[in-house]
Parts: sequence; structure tokens; C-alpha cells
Amino acid sequence: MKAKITLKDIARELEVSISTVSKALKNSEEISRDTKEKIQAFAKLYNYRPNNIAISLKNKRTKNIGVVIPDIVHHFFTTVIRGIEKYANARGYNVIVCSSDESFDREVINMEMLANGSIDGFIMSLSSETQKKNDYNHLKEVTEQGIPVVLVDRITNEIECDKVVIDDQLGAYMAAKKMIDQGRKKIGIITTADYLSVSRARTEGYKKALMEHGIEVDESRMLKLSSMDMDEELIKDFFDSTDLDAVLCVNEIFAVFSMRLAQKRGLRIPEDMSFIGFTDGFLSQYAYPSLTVVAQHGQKMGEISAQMLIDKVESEAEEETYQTKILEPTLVVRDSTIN
Amino acid sequence: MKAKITLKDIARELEVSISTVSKALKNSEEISRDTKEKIQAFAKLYNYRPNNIAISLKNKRTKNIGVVIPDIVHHFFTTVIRGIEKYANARGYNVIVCSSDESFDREVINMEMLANGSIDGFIMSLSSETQKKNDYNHLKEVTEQGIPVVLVDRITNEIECDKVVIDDQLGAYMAAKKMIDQGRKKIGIITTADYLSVSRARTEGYKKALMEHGIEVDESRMLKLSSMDMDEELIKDFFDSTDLDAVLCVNEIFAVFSMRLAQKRGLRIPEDMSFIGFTDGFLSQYAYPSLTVVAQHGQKMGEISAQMLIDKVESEAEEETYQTKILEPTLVVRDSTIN
DNA sequence: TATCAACACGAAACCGTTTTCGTTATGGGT
DNA sequence: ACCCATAACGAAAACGGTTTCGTGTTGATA
Repeated sequence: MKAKITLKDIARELEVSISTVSKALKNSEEISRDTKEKIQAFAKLYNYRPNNIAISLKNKRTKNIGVVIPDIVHHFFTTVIRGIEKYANARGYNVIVCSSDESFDREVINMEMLANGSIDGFIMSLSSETQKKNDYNHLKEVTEQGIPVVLVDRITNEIECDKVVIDDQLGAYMAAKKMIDQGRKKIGIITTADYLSVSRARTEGYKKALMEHGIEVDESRMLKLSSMDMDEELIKDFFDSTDLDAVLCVNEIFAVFSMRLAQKRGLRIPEDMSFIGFTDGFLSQYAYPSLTVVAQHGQKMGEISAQMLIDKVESEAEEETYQTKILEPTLVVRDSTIN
Repeated sequence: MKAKITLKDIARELEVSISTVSKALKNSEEISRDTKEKIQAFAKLYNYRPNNIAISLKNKRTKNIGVVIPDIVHHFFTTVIRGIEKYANARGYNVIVCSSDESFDREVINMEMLANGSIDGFIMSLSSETQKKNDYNHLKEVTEQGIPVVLVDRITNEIECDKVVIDDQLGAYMAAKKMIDQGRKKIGIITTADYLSVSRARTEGYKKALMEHGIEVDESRMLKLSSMDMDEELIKDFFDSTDLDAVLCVNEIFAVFSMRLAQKRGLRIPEDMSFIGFTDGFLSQYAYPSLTVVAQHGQKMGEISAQMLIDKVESEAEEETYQTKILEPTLVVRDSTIN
């Protein structure tokens, strides 16, 4: 086992000072050509790499960014992470991923763990429990310490920081309008409780589309589940008790499950009933029939978040100016709606 | 903006030495009750938290573990990450996730980035390019430096370290046997090139099951794709040119896509044709019909990997003893096979 | 009264870098 | 022979902790 070699080791071996070694490896003008060549050769031979931790301590910069998201397994969030990771790595940053598992406590714990020097900034998406409690003190503390934060997708107005979202209201509007244009009149929505910022916006977009096209908003056609978790029974009951010819769902799982319910009742999709979901994942692509969805461009959101964060981290300026980036969703039309 | 408070700040403010503060906050017996109370109260008031980086430098322990996997978006790997993260967090470790994107170069770069002090150990799953090149020098270097490595799922015999896999051969065997027991005779397999350790093992399990039950192994019924990426055309051609009554696929995407092809040809599933895939993800659960799969227990694999790694990291002993943990897969029977 | 243990605390080294600010030679200029 | 600029290098502080090893003060003991 070859232990890692340090500046001190090189200095001792070559009988020069640590400072000389450090400067030589940085190709400083201060050091003579001879000495530099000798030191650099030795360093290469022994595969010297500076210790990141020591550099972090000195620079007060870790080149790590902390990502706290509600769920690592959900397709949308994984694409966000992929975007963050791609962009961050390209700029020499590592990504520390923590899942809050939709829990307020875990979100707080994770942030505290990371906020004590481990990272230069946060990218986060609020857990549902946090949005429900409406308690953002952990975020306030972090921003007050001067640690930059970028909120992505699940955001709040209570915190002043950079934000990246898609226009969820527009997405739902586009989806609902698509159904209306196809002649659907009895359009339902399966969503989650309003404390989730995205669900609220989507519900609004849905309502807006209906109202603009003279369709009455009927609360009985709106199913609000308490969380993003699947509740098969409630969805079944909803279908039993409601007469619909189209359904908009806030995620692809609800949508695909709903399609199966419809199919089991002998309905043809999309002839008898249309479906549109959110999130353009594998499920939508490979469902049968394939699902029309509102694509959220998670990877793009991740990249932009990472860019905003790193720019802020690296900017010397102390300006307290924040921006909110709103991306446009795209309707990906597949076989669950009439073309 | 309240900057972070340090031991030095507390010491200056309370007119004691830094060592006293440090000891007081650790509740050392050396410090008088009065002084301790004063210091602890002050620290709490100003919300003192020790700087992780400084501690890492001192201890030569970062409490970070590096995870390098081929793909963050693939369901199986996300469940592995979830398992790692859950276990690691519970033991006070953070997880730095890097995706190699199935690229050898990115795998090497990521490992080098992390190996210079950022992490205490690696959990990794080899990229397909790495398995194809059969070049593991980056792993050798890391292990020679004394950094513990746990290989998970995509492993190699070239490196001596702890390993966690499921019994892929058994999984494929169980799946093929299931089909045979249902009277299937013309059983195909859609897999990837043999350089991928898991695909090779699965192909062997498939062959073994056929041979043990007196069914001839027919190469024309075996489709080997060049990578895990979807190649719709090749799969279509395969179905056009091959007469099958059952298909085993090495992932759920191939399986679900294959089911759609069969359905489009008017075949009934599972009456006319059976399907089994690997990976128990959303796709399998919500496909129509739902897909029978070999569950790989990714989360369990992640947890075990993390446990093995952290145990090794924290063990003082210099023993060079490695183990390979082989988990048993489970056949999750759904509607794509006859019950 | 001299001795000594116990108590409470501080000085300093250390982890591995970076960087500022000396400190030596050396040689040129006068 | 003297002055001084310059080249080449080293000492030391700093980042923020932990930890070992003093050290000064007390009170009890012989």
C-alpha cells in the first residue's frame, strides 16, 4: 500500500522547503528552472496530487455542491440530478446528493450536515412535508450564513434566492386545452393537495383552460390525493363515481394506473377516453398505449440550477440579486390522446 | 449575513484559550463546571458548529463515501443509491454521487477527483466501456493507496475487494424455468454483449435451465444487443425472424417494449406468449399487462455495500480479507406469465 | 513549613496546503 | 571596496479544529 505523498514528503526527499515545492509545482517564476524540473519530475514519478481537503480548508471553497431532493427514485428528480451532475462536473465540482424522502426532519438534518463546510452551495427541491408545514427556517439559516441556495421545481416565496421552475400552470393549461380541442367535455384531474406548489399551479392551469373554453369547473371531477404516493383505492373510487372522457394527472404513475383502470372497464384509449400525465419518463414512453405528457425538462432544470449556483458561488460580488428562471414545458403527444 | 463562528471567536470573546473551548464543548472532565457551562451556553447562543473540513483534515477522515455508477436515471441504480444513502446517512456519512455515463474516461476522471482526500471509500458499479476494455488500473491505483472499494452489481475478478451482487445466473434460471414449467418450448432471450458481467451470467442461467429440461439452446433465439440502450429496430427484426412463445429480457425496458410488439401483432399475453424481465421498477408494475420480473433488490444491495464499506473504513485492522456477498433474486410474478 | 496531588487551564504541534514576507547569495555598477 | 538590485529560496502564518503535554494554583498531608 503506497500512502499518498505530500508536499512535505517531496520537500524532505529533495532537501528543499515545502514552500519551494508548492511554488515549483505551480510553475512559479520565483523558482529556478533546474529546481522546478527536478521537483516536477519527482512529483510526477510519485504521482503527487494535492489533498483536496487541505485546499478546501485554505480556500474556504470545497468545490462540492449539495443537492437535497425529496426522492432519488422518482424519474423527474433523477433527470434533474443528472443535469446538475453533468454541468457541475464540467466545472470541476462534485455533487453530494441527499434525499429528504419527503420528510421535513430529514431535510433539516441533511442540510445541517452539509452546511458546516462540506459544500459551497445548495440546490434543493422542497419535501412535501416542508411545504405542508410551511416552515423554512433551515433555509433561512443557511442563506443568512451566506451560503447560496437555488430552489428547483418545488419552491417557496418565503425564501429569497435563485429559483428554477417550469411553468406548471402553463403545462396543465396546454394539456387541458389539448383535450378540449379534441372535443372532450368531461375532463377530470388527479392531483395532490394544494400545499405542494407544483400541484397547486397545475390545478390552476387546468381550471383556467376549462373556464376560458366555457366548461364549468366541477369539483367532483377533481381528485386530490394527500401525497405523491400512489393510492390505488382512492383512484378506483374516483373512477367509479365520476363520469369522465379525459383525465389529466400530475404524474405519470397516476396516469398509467388510470389508463389500466379504464382499459379494464373496456374503454378504448384514446377513442373513448384521453389521458395526459406529467413527467416524460420511461413509463410514459413504454406504456400501452404510450402516454401523452407534459415534459418538464428535468435535465435542463438541473443544468440551469447548477449554472446559477456555481456562478453565484464563484462571483466575488456581494450583490443580493436573485432571479427566477421559468422554463416552458413541452407537450409530448403520444397515443393516449387523439392526434 | 452572520458568518460562521469558530472556536477562536468563542475563545476571544470569553477570554479563554482555544483548547479550553474545544474541551468544554466536548464536555471534557478537564474543564470546570462553571467554565463549561459558560462556553456551552455561548456556543449554543451563537449556534456554533464545528467545521467539517477542519475535522476531516485533522482526522484524515471525511465521512463521505464516493459512489460511481454508470447511470443515475436507470431505476435499478437509483434504488442502489437509495440504499447506500439511507444506510450511510444513518451512520453519519454523506454520499457523493458521480455518474460515469457508461464511459471509461468519465469513470477514471470521477475517481481521480474523489480519490484525493474527498472520500473515505468507493462504492462502484463498472461502466460498460470499462468492462469492455477490461482495464482496471484506476481501481488498482485506488486500492493500492489503501482506499477501500466495494464493487456492486457490475463487478470484475481482476480487482481484489469486497463485492456485492445478486445471483444473476440463478435469476435467469428461475425465470426460464418458470416459463418451461408453463409449457413454453420456444424461449428466446434479449440480452447484451457478453462483456457485461451481468448479461453473461444471465445468459448462462438461461442456457442452463433449457439444457436441464431437455430444450435445445438455439442461438437464433438469442438476441445480443451491443449495449443497454434500446435498439427498437433490432428487437423488431428479432421478432420478425424468430418464432417464440416466451421471451426473457435482461431489463424491463426491453421486456415492456417487446410486449408491445407482440400486442401489436395481435398476440395475447400471457396466453400466446410469456414475458419476464429483470429489474422490478415502475415500468414492470404499471405496464399492461404487468410484467413478471426478476427482482434484484437494488436497495438491499446498496445497504449492504454501504455497510461493508463503512465497516472497512472504520476498522482499524489492516486485514486484507475480502468477501463477496451474493444475494438471491426473487421472481415477482405478475400478469405477463401464466400463474 | 515543605511536599505533593489534583485541578483547571494554556501553549503548541499537527493535519496539508497557500502565500506573504523575509533572507541569503550573486553579480553588476561605480 | 562599497552599494544595491535581483534571483532563488525558506520561515512562518493562516485555514479550524484536536490533542498532548506542560504549568500555575490550590488545599491537604506529613
